[in-house]
Amino acid sequence: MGHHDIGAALYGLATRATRRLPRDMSLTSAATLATLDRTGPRRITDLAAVEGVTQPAMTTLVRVMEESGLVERRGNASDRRITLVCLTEAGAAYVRARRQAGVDAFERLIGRLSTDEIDALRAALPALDHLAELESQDREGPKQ
Amino acid sequence: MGHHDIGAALYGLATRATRRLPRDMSLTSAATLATLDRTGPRRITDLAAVEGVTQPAMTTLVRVMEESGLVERRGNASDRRITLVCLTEAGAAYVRARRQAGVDAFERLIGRLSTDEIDALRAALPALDHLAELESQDREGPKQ
DNA sequence: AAGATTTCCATAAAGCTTGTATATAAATGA
DNA sequence: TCATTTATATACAAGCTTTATGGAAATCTT
Repeated sequence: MGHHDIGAALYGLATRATRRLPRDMSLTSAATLATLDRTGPRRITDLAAVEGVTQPAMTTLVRVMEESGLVERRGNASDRRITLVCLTEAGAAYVRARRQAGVDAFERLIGRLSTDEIDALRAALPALDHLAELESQDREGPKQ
Repeated sequence: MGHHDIGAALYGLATRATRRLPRDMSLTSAATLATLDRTGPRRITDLAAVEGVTQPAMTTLVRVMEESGLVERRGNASDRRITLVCLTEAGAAYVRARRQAGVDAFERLIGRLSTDEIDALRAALPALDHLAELESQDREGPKQ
């Protein structure tokens, strides 16, 4: 308790940043590609749970991304019910490009801050990374 | 240039945070309500430009939010083409509740950081607020 | 001041995304 | 073997957004 001001600042920044993201793909699709990039091939049901959508929604989404050449499906010999979803090279390239665009946008804003402000942000870098890690854990941990 | 690490941390945090937002309303609707709360009544076309959607999309969205009692339409005596969209008390309450939930989620994560990390974040608070302000300016300035 | 142009909003039709309900195939357990 | 559970797919409906277009009001031009 008592970190309301910091929480408010981060929430405001995050919600505003969201509205600048490219609209060429749903946020769920982009997040799914990023998850595949970070953690490797996953099952459909797994991905649905991590991204917080239903399994049919993820099935449709994977089908569209497969048709776009961003992911591939692979069967599983030991359990033939399973479809493993794998990022293709094109998919990995898309993830990199989208991430780069988002990071660049932030960099441009940071460049307009004062030196002191930038120093303060840099000093807070471990905290920001730790927060991101905690976010991920909360979402990917409570599965399986 | 050269603030890539900070930009990457903020981008990662923002994209992850986005996936935790309530799904009871579209991100565009929620952002529109927040904009009305921050800046007061606005025209439809104005809102569409600020939120980065087309005017017909905003018209539909405003109609739905009006039916839900979150906003009101008001005519304009001096220019009868214009529809001013105003937040109702219920709309303002929704904005507050949604914001509170988002801030609380961040607060819980912050509570799991070390004392040093929290101190660093607090020292970076002016920078974070300034960044949020710059984001808003970029989106609301290039209109009119 | 009339007519043309522009501005502002609404409507219509279509596409994409997501959800609920359900079906099918494979694995597991009795 | 048969029942149950698990993993994915399909069908259908609902919501959001886009493009194209229409109508009303304001502004500009002469």
